[in-house]
Amino acid sequence: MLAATKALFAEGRVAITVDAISQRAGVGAATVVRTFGSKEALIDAAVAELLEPLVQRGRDALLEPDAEQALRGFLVEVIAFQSAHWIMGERLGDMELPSTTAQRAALNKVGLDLITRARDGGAIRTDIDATIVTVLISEVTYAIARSESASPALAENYVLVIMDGLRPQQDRV
Amino acid sequence: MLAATKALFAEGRVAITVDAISQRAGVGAATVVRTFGSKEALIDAAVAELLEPLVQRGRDALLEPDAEQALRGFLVEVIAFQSAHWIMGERLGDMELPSTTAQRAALNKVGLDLITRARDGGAIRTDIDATIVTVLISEVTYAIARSESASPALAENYVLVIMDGLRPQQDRV
Amino acid sequence: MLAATKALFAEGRVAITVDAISQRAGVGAATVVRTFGSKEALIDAAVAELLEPLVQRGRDALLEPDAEQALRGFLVEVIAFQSAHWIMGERLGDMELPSTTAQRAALNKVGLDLITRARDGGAIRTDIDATIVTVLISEVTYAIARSESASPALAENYVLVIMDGLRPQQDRV
Amino acid sequence: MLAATKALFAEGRVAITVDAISQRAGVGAATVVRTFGSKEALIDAAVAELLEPLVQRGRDALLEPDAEQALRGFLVEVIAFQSAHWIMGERLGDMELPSTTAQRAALNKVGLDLITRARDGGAIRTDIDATIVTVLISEVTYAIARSESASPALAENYVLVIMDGLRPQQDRV
DNA sequence: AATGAATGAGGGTTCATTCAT
DNA sequence: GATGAATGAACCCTCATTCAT
Repeated sequence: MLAATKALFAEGRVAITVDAISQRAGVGAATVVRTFGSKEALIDAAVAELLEPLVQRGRDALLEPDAEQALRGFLVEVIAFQSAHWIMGERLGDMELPSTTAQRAALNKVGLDLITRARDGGAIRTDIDATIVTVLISEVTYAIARSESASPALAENYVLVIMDGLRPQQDRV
Repeated sequence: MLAATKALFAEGRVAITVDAISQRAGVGAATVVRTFGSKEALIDAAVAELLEPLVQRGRDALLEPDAEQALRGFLVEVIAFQSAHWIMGERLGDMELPSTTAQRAALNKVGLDLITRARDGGAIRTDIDATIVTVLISEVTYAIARSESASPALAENYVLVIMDGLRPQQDRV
Repeated sequence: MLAATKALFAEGRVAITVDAISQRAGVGAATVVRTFGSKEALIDAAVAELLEPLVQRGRDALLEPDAEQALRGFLVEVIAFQSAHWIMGERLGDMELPSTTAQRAALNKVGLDLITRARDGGAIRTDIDATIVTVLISEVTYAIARSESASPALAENYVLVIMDGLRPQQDRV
Repeated sequence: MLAATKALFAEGRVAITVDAISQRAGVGAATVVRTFGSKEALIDAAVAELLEPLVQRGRDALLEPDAEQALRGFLVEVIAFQSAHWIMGERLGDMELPSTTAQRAALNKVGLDLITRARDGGAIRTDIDATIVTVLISEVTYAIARSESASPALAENYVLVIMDGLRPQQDRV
């Protein structure tokens, strides 16, 4: 049921209706609403669950010794996730999703921590606001998934550019 | 009518309904459908018109002498546009939009041309696929607009990072 | 449409659904909602329209010379109405009906005016609160309609008792 | 369970659902339906139980020496009951309630007996049909409970008027 | 015997589209 | 040619009832 919803998101299904979810889950439509109280609550729970391992991944990255490498790996992970779930960005516009919002905040926080740590370690330039990470970890890669030439390599190239751009400028000639 | 639709997108209105458009345009709802054949056709035309000046901006940039500066300016422009029209990314998911698709292709092409010219001029690294520009000029900045700390400075910082990341690596120590 | 709703009330139909109304009115169900904004608004308008002639009847009664006779005639009218529309009392419980509420207030007011005038003229006892009329003109006759022995005569007998009971006690031996 | 249903009626709860009843009774929702066969059967049993003491009260009144006083006391009791359970009148419309119907008949009968006895004793006028009592003891006081100026005094005033109206006309000047 | 979980039928509402005027 | 009015399809949601546990 939560799994069904997550699957629909992962498959990029555009019509995330209660009927679609219930049919996928093999249950009645009313069960979905009754179990979670409303469609919004179900979506909220499903998306929050989807984001959870990503947040965990970020926290694990904070424990890795190489701060720059940790940040890079995290960004690749985030982008891969976004590529696989870009439909989310299209269907969550006008919903109230407290759990998802909280999870997003957690994701932003761990991203900030990662970039801050990398900056403190001298791997990241200090002349730009660290909140740039908000952009980097959010729906940033929407286009990657939609692009006709979408590929994992593209995502990795993107991170490569980002990381090189984030390096301190005194590294340059 | 097209202007009304564009205005609704620019204002970030969530409910882009035929009624909302017709009311804004000061015409009957039926006129909208009859004139364009369907809501999709209207949206298609409006979005294509919205993208058109952006494509033109890219073509102008191709005529500027400094290739790197031209690319940078173009990216800033694109991001500013996306920030102002992020709602588009949320409401166009399941529609068939041929004109928009064509305009997007044109935007991608001019972006590719810009990055290729900058690369040929030695301002851009050659070790990554130029199609990365697809990512850079597309819905990349969705998060900038939605971010609580959204600001023009954030967008410019993003471009700064991108551009620095795009520089040839031999520039580095 | 309003007429259809009023007809359903008059017929004592228990299921006052949008579908029933629309079918009765010979229009689509969506038309009902669109025209009035919501089912509640339609019910509100219909009930208010139903009460309106009753209020007017009361105002006319205020102009009649014989105050006691005027009150008596009004009560009979009210009871006849209630008998014919008792279903209203069952289906309006949890709705917000501003127009209906206003109309009910007007009905109470004109009832109060009638009883006050009759009292000032000496036809009605002064030892009881005039607000008793609220009871007399409201859903008072619900039972008359439901009673197996329901008849117009029963209603008139009821008014007879009420009016005699309302007479000043000094009339008695 | 029956007590829970009665409590909900007494509290004027608008949503008399099976879930509400079962939760109040501390049992599963399925138990309610299985025990009574259907929601209707439960409501029927509960309402019949609610009416039972009222019928008993009427039978006791038949044993009181003063017929007029007995009728008056009974009417007050009935009205107090109706005031406390007016919600019943709104939620029982389309149900088949055999026990309740029987209990209502019993209530009508005892009411008729009371008024007949009072009439035979000369305390009540003979020029009107005794079935008027059906009106007097039924949902007559729905409005009392709903009226903004609802008060026990209002109910008592109502009975006062009724009883005075019921007196033989030869008592009058 | 009791129940949590499931559900089908039915409710009100929205909206892109059609059509008579 | 333009439109207000109408509508069917689809949506989310409620609730009395059923059934495997």
